[in-house]
Amino acid sequence: MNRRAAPYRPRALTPIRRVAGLEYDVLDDLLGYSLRRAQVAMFMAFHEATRGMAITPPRFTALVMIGANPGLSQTVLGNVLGIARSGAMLLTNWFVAEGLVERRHRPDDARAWGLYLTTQGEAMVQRMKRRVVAFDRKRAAVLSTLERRELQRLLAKLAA
Amino acid sequence: MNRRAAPYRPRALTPIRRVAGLEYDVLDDLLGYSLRRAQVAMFMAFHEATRGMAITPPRFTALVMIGANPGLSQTVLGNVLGIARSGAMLLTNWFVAEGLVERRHRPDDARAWGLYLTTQGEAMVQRMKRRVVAFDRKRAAVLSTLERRELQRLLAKLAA
DNA sequence: GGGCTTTGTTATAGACGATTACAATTCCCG
DNA sequence: CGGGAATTGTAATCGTCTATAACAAAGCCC
Repeated sequence: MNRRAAPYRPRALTPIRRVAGLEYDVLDDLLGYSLRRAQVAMFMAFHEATRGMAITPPRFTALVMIGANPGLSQTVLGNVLGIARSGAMLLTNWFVAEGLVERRHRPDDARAWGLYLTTQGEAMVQRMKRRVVAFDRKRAAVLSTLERRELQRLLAKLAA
Repeated sequence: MNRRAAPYRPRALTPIRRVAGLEYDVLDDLLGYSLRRAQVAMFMAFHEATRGMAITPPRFTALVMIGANPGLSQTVLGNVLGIARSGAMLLTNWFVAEGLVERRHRPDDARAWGLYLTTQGEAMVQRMKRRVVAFDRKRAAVLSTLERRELQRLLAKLAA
């Protein structure tokens, strides 16, 4: 089959600093910009939580989704992540090379693979989930529980 | 000076579809994931607003910031965007090649450039701002005015 | 004046994603 | 039921964006 797995080191990122004394003009009024800033902040939390593991947000999402939906196909995985099939395949290749995921043939459709976590993958995902959730909560602690819930509600409404 | 400007076509993007019937596990509880989804939704609005112009969010931010802070240096621009100096320079090269921005020597520091919008750049930014704000508002219209303000507040708190 | 820092630049490399084309399989309709 | 259309995974290639490292010129500071 000769699949290549990408080499893979998640990229470091420069934080977005709010530079004092600068005029931000309409940017402060744009919901899109506010979202971007907040999202970067939460990404820093994610980055901390997964330090040492070679994990990025898409990889995390993929592993969680495979774990929660055993037998997922690569095409659906691509849809979930918002990437093309070819990208979902490269991602899967890496998981397989790392021993986290395995492809199994599906009885119902010989074209598609079913994706499943390995035992090792299962353990890894459990550990990751605990850490990511913990750091997410910790970062979100600047909000009260009520505020956090309200924020979640508004975000869901916006994304619908 | 022999500066190269990148060729430049902003990339198309596959939307993140919420796939019905799939289990999303902890993802639905993570503020980071909710933010990401909402941000992608707003990005679609941005994309629509800037259709036909070769504009991406970082480019938009850069032009607005240069417009609002004439004489900005490339280093500061990089900080604002959260990218390295070298990237700020490539970005600026493109602006200059497009005739939107010009570099002027600064009397106070012969190392740094001061960045300024050209007349054409000024017009372009005004047009862009109107469109982007309009589409941002339109997309945000699923929220009431009160909700929108509350969301902005919570996001700011989170990003601080 | 001399070391350290800052700014812009150049070169290079890597991560990530899109696009296109292809083969195998499945679906669908006439 | 048979053949064209659609779907799935794969491969190859390209483009965009970013970082990193090294350098020269200019400024800073003691």
